[in-house]
Amino acid sequence: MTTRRTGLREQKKQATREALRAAALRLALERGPENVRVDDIAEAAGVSPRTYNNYFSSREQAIVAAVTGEREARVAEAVADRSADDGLAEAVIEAIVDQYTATGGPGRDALLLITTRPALRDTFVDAAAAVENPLADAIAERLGDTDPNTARVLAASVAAAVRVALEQWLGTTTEASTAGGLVVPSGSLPDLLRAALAPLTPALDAAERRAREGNARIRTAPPGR
Amino acid sequence: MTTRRTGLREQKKQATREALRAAALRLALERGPENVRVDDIAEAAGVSPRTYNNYFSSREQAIVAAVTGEREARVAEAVADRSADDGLAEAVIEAIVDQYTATGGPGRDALLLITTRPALRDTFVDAAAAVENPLADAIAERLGDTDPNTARVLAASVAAAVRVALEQWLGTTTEASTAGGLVVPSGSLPDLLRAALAPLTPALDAAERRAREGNARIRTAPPGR
DNA sequence: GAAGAAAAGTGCGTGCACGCAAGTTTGCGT
DNA sequence: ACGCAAACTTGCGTGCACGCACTTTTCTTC
Repeated sequence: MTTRRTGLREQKKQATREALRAAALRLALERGPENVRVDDIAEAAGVSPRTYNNYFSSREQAIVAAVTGEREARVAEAVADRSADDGLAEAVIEAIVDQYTATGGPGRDALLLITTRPALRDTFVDAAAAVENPLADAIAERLGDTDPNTARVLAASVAAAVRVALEQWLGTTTEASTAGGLVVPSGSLPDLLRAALAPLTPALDAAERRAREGNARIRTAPPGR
Repeated sequence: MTTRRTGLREQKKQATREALRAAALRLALERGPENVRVDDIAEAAGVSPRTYNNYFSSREQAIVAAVTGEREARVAEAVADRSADDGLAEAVIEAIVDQYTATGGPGRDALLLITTRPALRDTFVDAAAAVENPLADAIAERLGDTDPNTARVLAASVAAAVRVALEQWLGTTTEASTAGGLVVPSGSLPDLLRAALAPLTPALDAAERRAREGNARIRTAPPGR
């Protein structure tokens, strides 16, 4: 009942997905992303080109996925784990910071490659949006079943904040970098993430408080009046 | 100093952009979006196909843009106008609701068309992201120059909330519609928008309060300690 | 364990996005 | 007024995303 739908099917699927990721990253590092055609990736992974984009809907996705991995799921998991002890805001922030600082292991040079080419930067930033659904589930569970929409909105906001932090980190301010005045050049990613997420703390905490009151009112006693 | 960079140039640009929008919408309504090729739109607007996607990067964008118009800019403007009287959260929410309820005039049937075809629905929802930049500027101005990042994050969160509301409105819950249990089928768009934006109220108000304190501390008197 | 259903992989064709390198229009300086 | 520079447009070529129909593989059921 874990995650497998039928067993061998899912296994093979993940295998080819992983093969495509690996092949895409390897070829991109060898020749540079510009000189990698979809057919090459497919051939290197031993599948048809048509199969390739049954898995990825853009060439960049495959390369970026090799680095981002299953980060989204791990963020949600981390939130669920922390959920008992401290506040929702803190749990979410720390979970995200943890998962984004643990990026290093496999590909330092891969990250360099991604941050260099604009196309890859963009899809790397967009990949952050993938946390929304798992995170929404995690938050919803923590808030109880009261209003799942709040959880969705909060998760979406968190994802948006992460995107902003990544854009700043990569200097993709969309022409604003020279406009106003002094902007901190880069800063460390963890700091940027915390700074971007900080403004959402009131919303997260307020939602948690409302949820607690709502649950308490339901579970323990009817309202005073 | 208004918006024109050089005068005649910009004028012509907006003209062809508008021509493309109109042509795209008209053809889509006549034949259905499936039977409209990019070449047709370009021809109808009297420009080269290549020029067409100097303006729009996907066929759907042109059609959707004919309906969404310049909504983003108007939202930002509305926020700026309201900014004096009431709270930031209220100003933002009302500005958005206003602009999204004022959609009706030109194309009732166009909206029907958009909400029907999945591809158009998606780009319609994505179009909401365009409010982020103008809204960020508007919020930043209202918060004073303290930390423009907060403004960006808040604007991005608002955009995300709007997206969630639109997804719900269109029933694009990504397979979740049948999962949990009873979900409100549609509801009125204004209500959905307010509901989606409500969880962000604490964050908006907190940012405004912080900004006021910060500005007061700077403008009137040095801090007590 | 064999037949049938479901799902993943494949080949093909079509329309499209976009880089590049012209050609053409607009605006500005003198 | 004239010519130069920048902006916009255009044609062309290349890869690519994706729908569709079909084959192959895996799962289920009797």
